[in-house]
Amino acid sequence: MDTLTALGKFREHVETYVKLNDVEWQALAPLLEVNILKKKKNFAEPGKVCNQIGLVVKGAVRYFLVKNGEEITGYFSFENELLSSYKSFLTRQPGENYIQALEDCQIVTLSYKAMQQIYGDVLIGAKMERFGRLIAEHYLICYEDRVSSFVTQTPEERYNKLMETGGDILQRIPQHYIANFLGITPVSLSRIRRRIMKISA
Amino acid sequence: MDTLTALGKFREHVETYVKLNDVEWQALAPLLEVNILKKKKNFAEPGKVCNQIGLVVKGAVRYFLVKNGEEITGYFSFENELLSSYKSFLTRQPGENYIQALEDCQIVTLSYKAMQQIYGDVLIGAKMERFGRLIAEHYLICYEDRVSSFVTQTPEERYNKLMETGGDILQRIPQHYIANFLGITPVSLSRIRRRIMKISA
DNA sequence: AAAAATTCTTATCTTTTGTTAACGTTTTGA
DNA sequence: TCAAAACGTTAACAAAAGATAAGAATTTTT
Repeated sequence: MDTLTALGKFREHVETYVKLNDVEWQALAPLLEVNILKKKKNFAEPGKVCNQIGLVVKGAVRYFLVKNGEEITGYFSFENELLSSYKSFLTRQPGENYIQALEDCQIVTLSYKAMQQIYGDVLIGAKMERFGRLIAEHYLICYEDRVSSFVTQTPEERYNKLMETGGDILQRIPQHYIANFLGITPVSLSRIRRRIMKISA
Repeated sequence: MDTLTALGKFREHVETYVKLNDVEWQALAPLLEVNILKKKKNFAEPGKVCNQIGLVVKGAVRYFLVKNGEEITGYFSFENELLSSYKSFLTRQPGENYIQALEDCQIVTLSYKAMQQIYGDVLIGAKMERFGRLIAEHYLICYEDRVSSFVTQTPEERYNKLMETGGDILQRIPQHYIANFLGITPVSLSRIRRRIMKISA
């Protein structure tokens, strides 16, 4: 995908939250970068401050951390979704997890420095401040739902829900990552799948 | 606590995120209300849109929903913490959970209407927009950590963590609510506690 | 093309959790 | 104050999940 199209995707994404006129977009666009992240390469690493927020324009990434020598996957981002070690990005403290490309990715990034600069911009600051609020609110709701699913649902119910609403996650992502995402082991997910197969058969 | 002191608590809370001068505070204060919420009374209910965000000035509340005829507790708010069915508040859709006073509470509230009005205010709008962003970011980080705890920790590890960092939660909140909060049954939590007792004895 | 690594399933065994019920204690409310 | 409700622990059993290992199928790498 060429740079201009990629930037356009970023504009589209911003505009799902706040409308921009062309002048405002001209103020924002120069601060963006379009990057390639090859499969297995890291966008963020534990111990390092995450200095970018990004929009996945093409590809998919996986969030994970290493515990007892094992990788535990907590999240994914796909096309037209933001990615960032957001806590690290916001707090300016070293992050705890990797963000790694599952496929070759194209990512439009905005640096923390540019983000702060733009919050203070007379022309577009207020709108970006609102954008910042709305994306935080958006992801807050996502996390709220996810916490609720852990408290109120069994692993099997969570998996069923993911089949209904997860889009192409189940096709694109290796199953043992999905298991982590659901808070269970890969072996356990395999058993759940078998239980479901038997019931529906 | 008298009204003025309660309002002062609200100002203090806002000022942990953005500083306000007296003029700005005079624009904000008239939009606030100080309410009493008696024990067992609901601040929010499923099926109703949550029209207020509130600051707990005194007391504590519990978030729960009813599933299969049973109450499942997902969260709490204590003194100097915000409370709201935030998803419902933001999306203007009916909420799914109760927010109920665990003790007699004093709560400073700000309505959705007032919040939108203040976002558009020339004098203080930009600052409140930033406040809205920062609290969303703050709670986003809280939820992110909580999701992470479900994915990477066992119930026993979550309980140990809560003992270390949970402040007076364990003293103030009935244990079966804590169990829900940790994503397990009350019986299971009782067993975990016994295991820990034996080990440390 | 062959070797290595990854992925998923299945089996076995152990541990943990869920479920239900009983019991004593404490708290609540009429 | 007295009965009812709520709370925490324990027990017994069933269900589910974790740990480990083996094996087949697929994908990746060399």
